[in-house]
Amino acid sequence: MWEPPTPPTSSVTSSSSTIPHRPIPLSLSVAQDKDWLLIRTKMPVCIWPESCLLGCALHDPGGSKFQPPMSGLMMYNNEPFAQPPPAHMGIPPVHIDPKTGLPRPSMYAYPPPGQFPPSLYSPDLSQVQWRGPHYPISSGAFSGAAYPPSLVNSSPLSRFGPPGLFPPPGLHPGMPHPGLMSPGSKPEGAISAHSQDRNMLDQGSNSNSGNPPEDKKKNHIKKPLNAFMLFMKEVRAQVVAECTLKESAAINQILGRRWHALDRAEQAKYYEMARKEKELHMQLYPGWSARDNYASHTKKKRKKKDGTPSKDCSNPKKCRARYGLEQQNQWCKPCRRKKKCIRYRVDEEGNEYFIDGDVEGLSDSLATEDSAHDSDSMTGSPMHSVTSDDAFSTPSKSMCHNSPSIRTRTEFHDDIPGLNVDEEHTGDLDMTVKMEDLEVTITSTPRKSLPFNTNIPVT
DNA sequence: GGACCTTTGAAGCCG
DNA sequence: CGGCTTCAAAGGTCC
Repeated sequence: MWEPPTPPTSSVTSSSSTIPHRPIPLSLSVAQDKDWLLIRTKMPVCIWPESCLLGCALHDPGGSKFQPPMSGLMMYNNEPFAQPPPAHMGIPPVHIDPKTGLPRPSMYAYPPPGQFPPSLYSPDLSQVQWRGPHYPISSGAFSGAAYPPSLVNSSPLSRFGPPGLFPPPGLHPGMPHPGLMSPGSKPEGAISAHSQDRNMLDQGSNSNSGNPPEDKKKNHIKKPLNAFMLFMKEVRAQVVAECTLKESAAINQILGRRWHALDRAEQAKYYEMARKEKELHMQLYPGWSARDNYASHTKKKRKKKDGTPSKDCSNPKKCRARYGLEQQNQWCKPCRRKKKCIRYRVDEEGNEYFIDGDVEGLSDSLATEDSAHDSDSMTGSPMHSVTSDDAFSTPSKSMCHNSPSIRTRTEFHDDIPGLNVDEEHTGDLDMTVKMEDLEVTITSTPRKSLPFNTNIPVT
């Protein structure tokens, strides 16, 4: 049976209640790498999650895998989960009972309702109107007047989300579903999407017809959206509206956390939607395989791959190969980003060698960046991170309210005005970081005994 | 203009 | 079979 990981001990305390309501870059990721302590902020934290419009992901005790109150696992009610969650998310996928067509109960428990403010998890969800019956859920991807009624149900909850949110502007019934169109193609009026898509498929199987590259582009049949993608489509607009962010990468981080915070039943809806999507997709395109799309984007992906290696680093994932996924904290930053490994080298004679550990000039940024990351805490590695989570495996460039993203000790010093870090303390296991209106005290026990305390008195 | 970033989930690929 | 990779959406950012 799947067992939730035990989070490291940590605590965040606020000693004041008079601070103006504003998200502050308080989310600290503390990790211990080699012989020194790592600290970094990844995301601004709202200390008033209950009233914050961004209550979203910015505070996120529910979203974080490392919040002590969660007893190691986000729980949203007392009902047990029946299925283990996807390894990466800690929330089980909702498995649909093939007999009943309904989601099976889960064996994992959510916290009792009210344990955390609703806004903490997903303030918007209460506002998201699931109008009309939820089941059967339409596969909005293929809904529309042009589709055979047998293939399209009339539920208002479509791939485009609830009425009012979807379909998106410019899309009307009868239009081909954008998700099924090639990236470059645009809807061409009320053409039968079904027949058009069928043509696309047929043409796709006949690569000799017409201009091959253009046909390939036109014939591209996209994958059916999974549950999370459907969720994103629906909630994205709301998150964007609530948050000043516009960068999708950051938005998606929030969405990822909201997905985690989503009620089990709510997630079930999306899993069901995704299942319907897939079923309908299979009906519409019996011969289609995800493999087809692999080929259509080969050029793009190859370019990615080819661009990575160079003479002195033919393998872009040397750290991956050397350390494996279990020790991603050991990877250099480029490897973590699937880019050129900077530790793996080939000398002039062609001899391969690997710089294990810090590279001159890179030690701070690399080691710190790497070690502050996620999976270790989940996998039992010595590394610990207070906010360690997959959602922040790499810092986003733009976070809400312009919070600094502290990536390295050096950057930590440089990026935050008023921040004072005793350099010598960074080599110790205790440190105090002082900001203009914030004092962060971080304590840690030695590496091999890892209860971790993070006290953040806000002054 | 295209790749990247970022998220989760599904599916293909590969050893 | 497990681990890894790719792709799906989105739009700002970067080169």
